[in-house]
Amino acid sequence: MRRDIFQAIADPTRRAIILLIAAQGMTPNLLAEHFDTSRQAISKHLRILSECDVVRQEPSGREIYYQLNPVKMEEIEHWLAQFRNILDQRFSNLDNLLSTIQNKSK
Amino acid sequence: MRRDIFQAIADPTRRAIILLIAAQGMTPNLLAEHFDTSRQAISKHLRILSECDVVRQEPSGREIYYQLNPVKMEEIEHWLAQFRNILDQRFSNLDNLLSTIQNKSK
DNA sequence: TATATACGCTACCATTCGGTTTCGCAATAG
DNA sequence: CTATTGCGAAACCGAATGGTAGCGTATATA
Repeated sequence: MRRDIFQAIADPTRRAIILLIAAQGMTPNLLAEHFDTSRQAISKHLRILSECDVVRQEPSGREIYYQLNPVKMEEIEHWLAQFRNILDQRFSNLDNLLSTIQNKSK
Repeated sequence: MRRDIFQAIADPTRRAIILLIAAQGMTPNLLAEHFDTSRQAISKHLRILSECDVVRQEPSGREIYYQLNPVKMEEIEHWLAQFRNILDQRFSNLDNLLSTIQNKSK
């Protein structure tokens, strides 16, 4: 079973859950009110988010508040940074090539 | 069929393909050499990436070079910015709360 | 012209996904 | 104590996923 943040944010419902929980910790029932799907479906998404450690449980009586773990989101930023580095490097190589051509034409 | 960038980057092979193509446009056969999977599997990933407009085809004789469309990647950045905004807002509200408490204690 | 290569497309397969329904358990309310 | 509420877990279903194998076509090469 693949289970990383990229798989966690692949589903639009889970992305919405992340944004909602980022604003404030919420219970599954509270979350389900924001979507036109069942509480169980939301619970399943929360389980996936928990397995990815994107979200943490905080029991309070018979309710469970789900809180965001912002650290996990950095893995996305990390991959994007990798991506941007490659692009930057490519462009700087292009610059080198261009200046080489300029030098030759002199 | 769901088809957006978040679904495109959900698969680790596709993430690797994106990074490889970001560095340099490549043909399916060339790409397949970097993985221990078949050319057909890579072609399928490329089709998904094409449908998401993350990647563009550039025919050259009987070869097809796949080039990256960097613009599409900004959608990820956009969602992350949304996420960061919510977190920032939450913290500034906390600041407001704290200063309110301070004022009351005065 | 005959052959080899690069590729997309379709058919097929096992697995996973997102969802619903049902159930059982613990905590609260009456 | 009994009824209700909040929740996770399991069984099940249709659809999508990632992969393979084989076919057809266009380009390049002998």
